[in-house]
Amino acid sequence: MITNMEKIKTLLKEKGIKPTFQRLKILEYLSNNLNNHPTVEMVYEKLLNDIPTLSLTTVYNTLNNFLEKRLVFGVTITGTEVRYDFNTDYHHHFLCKKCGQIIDIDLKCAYAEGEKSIISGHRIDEIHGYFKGICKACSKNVGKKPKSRSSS
Amino acid sequence: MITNMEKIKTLLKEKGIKPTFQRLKILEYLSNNLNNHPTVEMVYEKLLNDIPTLSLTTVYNTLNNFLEKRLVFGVTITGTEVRYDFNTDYHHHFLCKKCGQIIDIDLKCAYAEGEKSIISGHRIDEIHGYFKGICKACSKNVGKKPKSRSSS
DNA sequence: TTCTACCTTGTAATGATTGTAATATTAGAA
DNA sequence: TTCTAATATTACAATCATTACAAGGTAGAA
Ligand SMILES: [Mn+2]
Ligand SMILES: [Mn+2]
Ligand SMILES: [Zn+2]
Ligand SMILES: [Zn+2]
Repeated sequence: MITNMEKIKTLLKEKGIKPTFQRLKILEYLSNNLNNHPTVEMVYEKLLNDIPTLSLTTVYNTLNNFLEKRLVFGVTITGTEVRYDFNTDYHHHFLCKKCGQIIDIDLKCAYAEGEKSIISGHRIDEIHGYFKGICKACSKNVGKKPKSRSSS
Repeated sequence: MITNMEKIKTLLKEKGIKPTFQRLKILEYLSNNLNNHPTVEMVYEKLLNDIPTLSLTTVYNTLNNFLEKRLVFGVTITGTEVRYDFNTDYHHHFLCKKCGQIIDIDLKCAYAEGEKSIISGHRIDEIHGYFKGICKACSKNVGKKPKSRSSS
């Protein structure tokens, strides 16, 4: 992914953010993990391999910087920590209460698609649609215990 | 609100929760603060007047109990703490980034109204619609700063 | 090179929430 | 009523994500 790195660098410059090594690697990681919706800790742990001197504070500072510049989107569906999303197009999220997976959801709805920028007189800057329940895969496995004498 | 207290007691019994004094007062407080969306701390501080021995742990335990029994709804729009909502009908929330107020939002949309219990094969148990921006009142006051012409 | 602005880092502090163990209250049996 | 087991409340410690702070590092302008 060498060409990709150039795109990442351009993205940072466009937002007026100095493309330091740490910032490049963090944004690259997010761009390669679109459906993980990683936590700060996940970003930190993974990048420690490439950057052994990396500080957790830097990851926090950098991600907050990205959030302010709207380079990434913060997903707070779990309620306990921020998950980061490189995909800033309007889309929503589903959290499986069983396996913890966060899945992208695309809805056909004027509000969901962010077409309304004013609601009841309030100026809307961000829309978060959070759905919680049991995912498709976990639903199928109801009652299926590890061993099991499965299917016909 | 003496008659109201009987309704509160009935609500608890219906959910199989023993109507202890603490629980009654906590649920009563929430029912009287439908548009505050109070924090644990707010509930605790306010009730300390009536119950000087009240423990913060009890407030946490009780509210978690109410959440499990779906007697109240947890709103995590701020990302830093849970706000409690006695109103469990499907409705959504707006957070003003300037004044911090949380305002109820009613949308006309199949998803927003919770009519779809399955989306993309996932079973939906909870829907949270969070809108963030600048509220009507704060929008009007743009530029109307007391004295100074401060920066950001 | 030297200066200056900005980055990165390590560590301490904060704040919301949970865990734990002791004490108190309650409902039901005797 | 009295006793007893189950449940509730309390005080306090621990956890975890996040922020604050202070010190050292880096790159480019002059
Ligand atoms: Mn996403
Ligand atoms: Mn509400
Ligand atoms: Zn699942
Ligand atoms: Zn406002």
